[in-house]
Amino acid sequence: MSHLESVITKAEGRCRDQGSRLTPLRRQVLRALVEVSEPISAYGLLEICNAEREEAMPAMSMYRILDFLVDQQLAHRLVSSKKYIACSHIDCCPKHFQRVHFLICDQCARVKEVEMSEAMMDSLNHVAGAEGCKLSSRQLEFSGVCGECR
Amino acid sequence: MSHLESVITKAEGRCRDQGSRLTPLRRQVLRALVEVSEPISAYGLLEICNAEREEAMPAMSMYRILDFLVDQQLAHRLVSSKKYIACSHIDCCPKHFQRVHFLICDQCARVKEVEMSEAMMDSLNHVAGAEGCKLSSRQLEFSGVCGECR
DNA sequence: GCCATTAAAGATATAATGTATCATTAGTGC
DNA sequence: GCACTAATGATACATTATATCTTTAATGGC
Repeated sequence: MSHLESVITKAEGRCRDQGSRLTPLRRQVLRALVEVSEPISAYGLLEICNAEREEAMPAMSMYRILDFLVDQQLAHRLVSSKKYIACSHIDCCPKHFQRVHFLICDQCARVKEVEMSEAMMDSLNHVAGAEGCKLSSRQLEFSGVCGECR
Repeated sequence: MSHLESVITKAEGRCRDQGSRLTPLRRQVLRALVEVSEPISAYGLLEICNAEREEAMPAMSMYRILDFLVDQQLAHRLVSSKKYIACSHIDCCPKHFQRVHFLICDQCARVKEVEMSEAMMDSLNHVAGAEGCKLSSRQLEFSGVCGECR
């Protein structure tokens, strides 16, 4: 079973478990997103998907579907670049989804998901707490230069 | 000397030191940004500034000026909300500009600038380093709920 | 002061991203 | 099959941002 197949199957199961459905349209978008494998804009993905379709779907649908995928933790939205990327942990255990953060390469734009240690999150919470703030950020984006680009 | 006056004067000096100029237009924008004191969009600020002017300036100019102010570290661009805010350290020592991060309230949208400890930055660098990545992020945005909103 | 050079601002057009709203279609449970 | 809800289609538009070319203003050398 190819990686792609396995991801889609897992995603399907995960949706079912959450009482939602991975419809054909959503499946197409997720599949395309996984295949692209690098961050892509909503309109970029729309173009790819529409090239495969007889009837073009409107941008609105793409945004709705991306929202859905992000909700289901099948995809991430990178706020710094306004792009989307498939979650790299779809086909493994779901424990990863709690403290996922991103290293985004300034040069090649590729993204690596990293997990923050409990200790690190504690100290971030401490810094915020000192200002009276209760953190809710689930996702931080760090920019830098990746190993390959150096 | 009011806070506003003092900020503008300091900003003027800082620009001169860097070999750039705080022109009347730039000064107007900075002044408005400081007065607003909460995050505001480029177009929002444009509206405020244009209300004070005889000749409206185009959006392009606003974006150029905001870029300039961010460059000079007189303002910050909040990427998560696509808004701009005056730097809260314009009129104090410039050492603050290195490790400034933001706590953004989910509810009232107000922003607090916080400094990350050396130790914290070290461990962030360590996490990134383990992935081969050399961090360059100067600015992280954390969301949460601020003290007043709780 | 005058001129050449560079920096800033104006003007205009348009690209890219994202949302509101209402109509239609497809699935689900009874 | 029917009523109800979820998903999608269609359309319009709002918001954010940039490209490009022109004009104006400041600065330094003489």
